[in-house]
Amino acid sequence: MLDKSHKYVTCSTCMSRSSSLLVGLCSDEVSNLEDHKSCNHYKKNQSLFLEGSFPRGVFCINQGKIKVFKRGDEGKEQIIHIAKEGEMVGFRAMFSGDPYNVAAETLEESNICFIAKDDFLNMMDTNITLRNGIIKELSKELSDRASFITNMAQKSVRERLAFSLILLKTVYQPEPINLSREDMANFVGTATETLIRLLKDFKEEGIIEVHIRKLTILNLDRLISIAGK
Amino acid sequence: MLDKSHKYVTCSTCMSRSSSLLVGLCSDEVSNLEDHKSCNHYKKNQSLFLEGSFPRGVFCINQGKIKVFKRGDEGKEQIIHIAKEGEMVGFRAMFSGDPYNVAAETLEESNICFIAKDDFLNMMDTNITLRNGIIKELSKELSDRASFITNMAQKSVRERLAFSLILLKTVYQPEPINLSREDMANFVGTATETLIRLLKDFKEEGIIEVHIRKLTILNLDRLISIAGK
DNA sequence: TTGAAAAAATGACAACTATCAAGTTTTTCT
DNA sequence: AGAAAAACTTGATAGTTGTCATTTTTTCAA
Repeated sequence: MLDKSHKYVTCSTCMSRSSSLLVGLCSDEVSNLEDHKSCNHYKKNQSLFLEGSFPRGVFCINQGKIKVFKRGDEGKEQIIHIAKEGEMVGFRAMFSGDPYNVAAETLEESNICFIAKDDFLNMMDTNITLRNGIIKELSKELSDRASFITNMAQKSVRERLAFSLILLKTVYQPEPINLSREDMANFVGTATETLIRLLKDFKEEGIIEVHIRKLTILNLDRLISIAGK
Repeated sequence: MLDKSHKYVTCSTCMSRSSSLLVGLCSDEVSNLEDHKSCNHYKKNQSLFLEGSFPRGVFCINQGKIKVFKRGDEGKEQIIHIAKEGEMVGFRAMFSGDPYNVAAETLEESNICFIAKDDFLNMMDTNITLRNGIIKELSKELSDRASFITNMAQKSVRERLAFSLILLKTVYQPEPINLSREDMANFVGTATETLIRLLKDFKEEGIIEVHIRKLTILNLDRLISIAGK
């Protein structure tokens, strides 16, 4: 399933880098990066960093999916974002000097490289493209989160589920969505039982199809109309 | 009430700048800024920018309060942030190249300066302190919004109201909180009627005091314990 | 100052959603 | 492979919260 499990990924040949913020590096920078970064294999449900700890660098996802989440008062997770191949995780808190406000954990077996804080900040100082890319990325996420907040406040769980499934489709494609019911509930922002009931409704309405735990969207248009704008 | 109504504010003497991201400018930069920026007086409920429009620059609040909000499907506003003196508004979308995802409107009479996009970006290119300040600010807000999302998903309206009142206190102090019930509901993320009922509860519990529309917090500790962590 | 409009407040009610409890299926580990 | 644990599913129920209708208070401008 994950054929690169034990391979050490080099930045120059990394397919994920070509769709990442690090696409604009020159060959000198790439080779410098290769000298300094490390590369690790993670099993499912392994932690990248914890809420409250201090950032020591940036995680580059070469392969796999990561949930970024925050725990509420009673310990329940709220998933803020699900990151996939090509995305970088954990750089936000590095700039603010504060400890992480969120935690990150693998959702499946993953290959993830690590770039130390100083190396990354140096790169950002010298590479304008990278710097602008980061600023742009931060702004985009800010915008996404404004929408997230509004959806949370104003949409019903059914609408949010439709919305979430559309998002999850883009994260998992071309594979079916493969997420535990609990994680899915924590992404939608509802109780696991409620999520399961609503999935059942969608099944009965012919909108989705589920095999064991893998979920396929059959009628995307319908989902879009349920989700609202 | 607002004695500077018609005065043109100069950056060199602007009290709000001293607590803003622009505090680190050298005197050359300040005088350059003064040559290029404009300064306007806004009445209550005037729009700074609309969702969907393209950013042309940055708004610097010299005096007054601004709500930053997004409209949901049915047109109901969700207030994402309330900005006050010293804060800058509208720079996020400038970096992403996208249209505004949120709108901004004055909550009271305000003095607000405007710095054109190019002037601001030039300043950011040359001034490292400013640039780092912006990146830090973006990261901080990202972190705030992760908490906001989690609160929305997991806290009851009563808890969110307590949480919101604590925030609003810091925005309005030393004045009492002065916000319409509808705006307050749109900040908490609830129906206006529900908000009014919960305010009544807080009044009866001796936690707050209301005169006409102005709200004073009598028992902050209690609010903190209701809001949860 | 006064009347109209907007905002705030109250009541009644329905419904969405969380919680608790119990059963079933799937996964994991030896 | 088989047992134990974890994940998933279903049912029953209660409470929070939104909606609609109506009244009261406040604001604003003629």
